[in-house]
Amino acid sequence: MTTDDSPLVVAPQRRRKRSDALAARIRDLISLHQLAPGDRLPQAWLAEQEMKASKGTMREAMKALETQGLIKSRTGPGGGAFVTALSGEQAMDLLSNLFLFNQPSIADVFTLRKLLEPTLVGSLAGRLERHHVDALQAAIGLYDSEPTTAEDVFQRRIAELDFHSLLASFAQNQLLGFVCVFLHRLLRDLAKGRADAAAPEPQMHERMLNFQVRLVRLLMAGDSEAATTLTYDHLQDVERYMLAHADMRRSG
Amino acid sequence: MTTDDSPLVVAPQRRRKRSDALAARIRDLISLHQLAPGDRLPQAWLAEQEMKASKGTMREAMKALETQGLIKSRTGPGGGAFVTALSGEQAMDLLSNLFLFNQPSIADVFTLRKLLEPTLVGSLAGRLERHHVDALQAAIGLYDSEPTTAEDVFQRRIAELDFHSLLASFAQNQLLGFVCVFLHRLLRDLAKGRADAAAPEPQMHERMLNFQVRLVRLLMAGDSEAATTLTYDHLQDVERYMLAHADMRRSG
DNA sequence: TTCGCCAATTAATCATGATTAATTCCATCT
DNA sequence: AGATGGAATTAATCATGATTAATTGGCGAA
Repeated sequence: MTTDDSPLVVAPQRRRKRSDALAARIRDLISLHQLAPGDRLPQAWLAEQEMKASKGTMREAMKALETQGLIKSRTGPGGGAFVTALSGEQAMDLLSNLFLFNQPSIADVFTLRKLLEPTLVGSLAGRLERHHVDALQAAIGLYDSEPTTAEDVFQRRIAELDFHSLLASFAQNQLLGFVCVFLHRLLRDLAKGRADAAAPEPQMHERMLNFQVRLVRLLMAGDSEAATTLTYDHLQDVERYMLAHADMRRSG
Repeated sequence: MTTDDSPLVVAPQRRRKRSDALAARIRDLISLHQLAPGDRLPQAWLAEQEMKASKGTMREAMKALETQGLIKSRTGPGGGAFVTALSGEQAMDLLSNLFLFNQPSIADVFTLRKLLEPTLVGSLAGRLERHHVDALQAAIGLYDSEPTTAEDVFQRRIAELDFHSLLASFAQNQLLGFVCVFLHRLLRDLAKGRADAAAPEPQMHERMLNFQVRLVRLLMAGDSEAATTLTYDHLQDVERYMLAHADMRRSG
C-alpha cells in the first residue's frame, strides 16, 4: 500500500460530512452502550464538545438519525432524544424510495408473491386468534353489488390488498410478513399510478369475495394445505387479471 | 426495570415539524415536476422564502432528504442539490435498522431463502454472460485447505454469502434480487454477532466449494431445473449447519 | 499538449443569541 | 376529586454573519 491517495484516480467518495460522521458516532455509541428503544440519549453525547461540532451541525446529525428512525425527540421537562425502534411502516416509506424511479413490473412483484404468500398463509392455518378472525371478517369487503365506477374498482382492489396485508401481519415469521406487506404496498403504488379503466371482468369482485370467505374458513379449520393451494390459485387469478388490465391500458 | 406500555392512547402524533413539512414539500415538488436522477433542484425551492423557514430549518430538511437518498449536494461551481436514485446499498442500510432491536431468527431468514433463491438461481440458467461467469469464478473461494482458526471459518462463511449475493445481483427480477441480497446481509449481521466457535463440521468447506463449482457448471449448461434443486438442497444443508452451530453456542 | 496553480463558486460549518412552541408538573380554584 | 392556570423545562425555530472546504475552469508553464 503506497501513500499515494491521488484524488484523480480513486476519488469516488467525497469526504464524509461532519454531520454524517457525528450521526454514525452516535449510532455507534447507542449500540455500544446497548441502549434500547425508550432509553434516553445522554445529553452529554449531544453536548457539541464530543466532536467539536457546532449546534447546527449537531442538529443535522440528529435529523439524520431521526430520519433513519433511530431516535425521536420530545420537548418539555424530561424531554430530549430517545432511542426508538424503526417501525415497519417507516421502513417501507424509506424503502419505497428505492423503486421511485425504477418501478418493478407487476409480473416481478407477483413472482415474489406467488413464492411467498401461499406459504405464509399456510402457516397461519389453525393459529388465528379470535381478534385475528374478527379483524379479517371486518376487512372482507362485503359489498353486495358489482362495482360500477372506475373509482369503485380501484377502491376494491385496494381493499383486497389490505386484506392480504392484514393476513401477512399475522405471520409468526415477521420477516416474511414484512416482505409481503411491502409487496402489497408496491402494488398499491402501481395501482395509483394507473387509477383508471373500469373492470374488464364483471365477476372479478365476486371471485375475490369468494376467495376471502373461503380462505378464512379454511384457516379456522386448520387446513393448511388447502389454504396454501387456494392462495396460490387466487394469486394466479389476480395476476392474470392485472396483467390483462395493463395490456388493455397499453392498447387502449 | 419496568416494561414500557404507556402509550395506550396511541401517541397523539406531535405536530409535524417544519423541517419535515419542508422535506415533504420538496419531495412533492420533485415528483410533480418529474425531476429525474441527475437533475438539479431549482435553488428557488431552497430559497427559504418558499415556506418562510430559516436557513437552519431548511438545512435540516435537506439533510432529511439526503438521508432518504433522494438528493445529494455538491459544492463548487454548478454545484447545488441534485436528485439521486436511492441505491440498493443505501436502501439496505436504512432497512437494516428495522431489525436492529428485533433480529429475525436464522430459521426465519432461511424460510425466505428457500422459497426465493432456488427460483432465482433457476432463472439464471443459460442467461449468464461472460463477465457474469468470470465474476462468479473469481468469487469462488478456492482455498485448498480446510479452515483452521475461527476467524477463518467466519471469513469463508462470509465469502459464501458474497457468492450468493453476486448470483442474486444478476437476476432479471430486480426486486427478487434485492430481497435475496438483503437476506444475505441479515445473515452476515447475524454471523458477526457471534463470530466465534470453530467449525463443528470439517467437511463443510469442501461441500460449499463443491456446490459453487457444480452450480456454475449447471448454469452455463442451462439446466435450470437441476440448478434449482441443487440450490434448494444446498440451502437446506447450510441451514442445518447454521442451526447446529447456534445450538452448539447456546449449549456451550 | 499536459500539468499544476489560481480564482471563482457554492455548500459546509462555525458562532451566538434570541424567540417560539410543546410538554410536564404542581398549585390553586371549583 | 377534577378542572384549570401557571411556572419550569427543553426542543424547535429564527436571525445573521463569518469562515472553511470542495470543486470547477481557465491560464500560464513545462
